[in-house]
Amino acid sequence: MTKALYQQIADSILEQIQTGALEPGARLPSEHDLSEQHGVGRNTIRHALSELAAKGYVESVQGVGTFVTETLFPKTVEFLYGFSQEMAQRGKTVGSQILEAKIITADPFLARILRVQLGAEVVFLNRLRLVDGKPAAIERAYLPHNFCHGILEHDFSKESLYDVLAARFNMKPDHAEQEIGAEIATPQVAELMDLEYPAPVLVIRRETRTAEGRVIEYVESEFRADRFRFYTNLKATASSPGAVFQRFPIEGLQES
Amino acid sequence: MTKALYQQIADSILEQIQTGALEPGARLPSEHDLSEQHGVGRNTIRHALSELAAKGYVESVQGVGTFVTETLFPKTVEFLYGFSQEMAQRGKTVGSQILEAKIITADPFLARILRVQLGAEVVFLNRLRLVDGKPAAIERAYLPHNFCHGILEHDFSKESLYDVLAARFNMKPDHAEQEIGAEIATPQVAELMDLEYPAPVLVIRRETRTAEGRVIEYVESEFRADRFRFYTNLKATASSPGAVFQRFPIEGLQES
DNA sequence: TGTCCCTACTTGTTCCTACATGTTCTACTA
DNA sequence: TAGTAGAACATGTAGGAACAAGTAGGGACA
Repeated sequence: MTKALYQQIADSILEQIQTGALEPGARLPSEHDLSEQHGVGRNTIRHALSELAAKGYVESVQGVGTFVTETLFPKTVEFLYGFSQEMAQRGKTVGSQILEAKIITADPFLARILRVQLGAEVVFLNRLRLVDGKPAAIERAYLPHNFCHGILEHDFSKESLYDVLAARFNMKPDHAEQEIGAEIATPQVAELMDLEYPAPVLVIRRETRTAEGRVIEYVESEFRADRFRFYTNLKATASSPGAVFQRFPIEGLQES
Repeated sequence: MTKALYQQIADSILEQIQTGALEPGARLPSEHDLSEQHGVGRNTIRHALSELAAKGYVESVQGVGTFVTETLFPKTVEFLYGFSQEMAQRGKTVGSQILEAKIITADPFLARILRVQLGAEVVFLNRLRLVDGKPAAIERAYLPHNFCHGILEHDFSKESLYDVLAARFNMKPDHAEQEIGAEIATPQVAELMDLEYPAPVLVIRRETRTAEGRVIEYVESEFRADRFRFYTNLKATASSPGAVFQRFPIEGLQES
């Protein structure tokens, strides 16, 4: 399966940019010239260039030409860890209290997120996370059951979910998409976390995948906003994972 | 000055989406049908649809059709940009209302953050940010005055701070460190943003630097949590500290 | 009943042409 | 010499055509 022509051309130009053969600010050959060089139509070149432009690698100016973007920066490098590892790294003691741990069936929302059939088995793990012995977060994890049969034999009040997934099922998280919002804790959540109304919580929804793109888990968490903040580095990259503000993208699972 | 045809068509479809005439998940007419309906070529329709797809409003599936996006994590273009650019990219109209714009002197906290002498001049810009005409966030920006003399001559209710910094002072943001927390809006903030107590806000503190490591600005923002969420991708591929949960690393500036 | 295949339909890719619009530089003109 | 008209060239927009590739559904067949 070969890539589309315009993709190959975009890749080839991108490579020239990344190797420095084309320096920032440099002007690309005209679309006409590129089409002759590659022996393809101008449309195909434009398709390739518009891909690169969408990713921020190049900029086109009508009547002038197409240029390598000046402010192009190296890729963001960001670790993806589970809660346990993140806290351990920070020298905290982590504990968990299991609220629920069972097999449920996929409703339409879970089916879509986890890429499983409607009604398929889903592992549901609901935990109160403790840091230094005090309530820190509530974490509801949903995993497709098909790749992790028997996972509930483990005691996740002691073991780390990510450790078990890696060691026993060879599922290693590679990347994730995550959404962070703020809400007022519901009475149930507030009570579990020993908070008094009204208390703000950080609501985090995360979809974790393997390198192959397989969905490992979908997690919804509420963190005590008085104890936790989310910290991140941003790069002014054009193409790499970064962070943006998103308006109203939420639907699906709600607080029970 | 009339817009391009494909733009008009994209706008018309976008309007249908935003008014709810086309619900999330709904399938659009086929490109062929759309081209007949609008009396234009299929290329023009595809141009319009690809614009909408780039902004995340629709998704096309080969052999099936084009659908209004309903995913939890819409595909987005990810840049470290200013508020204006981020929103513009998403096809939103951005406005600002200047609350304060003046020169102040650096207190110990600002001096440390901005790497300036105690008592040095600092530009203070306090804005209510509007998206689609409605209050969205409050943003307090602090900039060392030494590299941007005369910056307050600009009207930042109309101009973008990042645009002015880049165009007039040649200061281009390269990377930033950012902290995201959740709080209950203070009465002052709630009133400005048209919120009723108790309302959650996302509190964001960002320190932006140039490629040389020079601090361009320190910004504190409160975003309406009912309108905004923070979205980010995480990678497990590299070795540098990335997005982690941080426990209470905050000090310094407080809500006035 | 279950499988396979064919067909109709949809989007994806690639080619073509034509004209519009914006920029730059040159050469002519006043 | 200064100013301008215009050539040359760049991207932007619009339309047409053809074939590739993927999907869904119906129908034939085992």
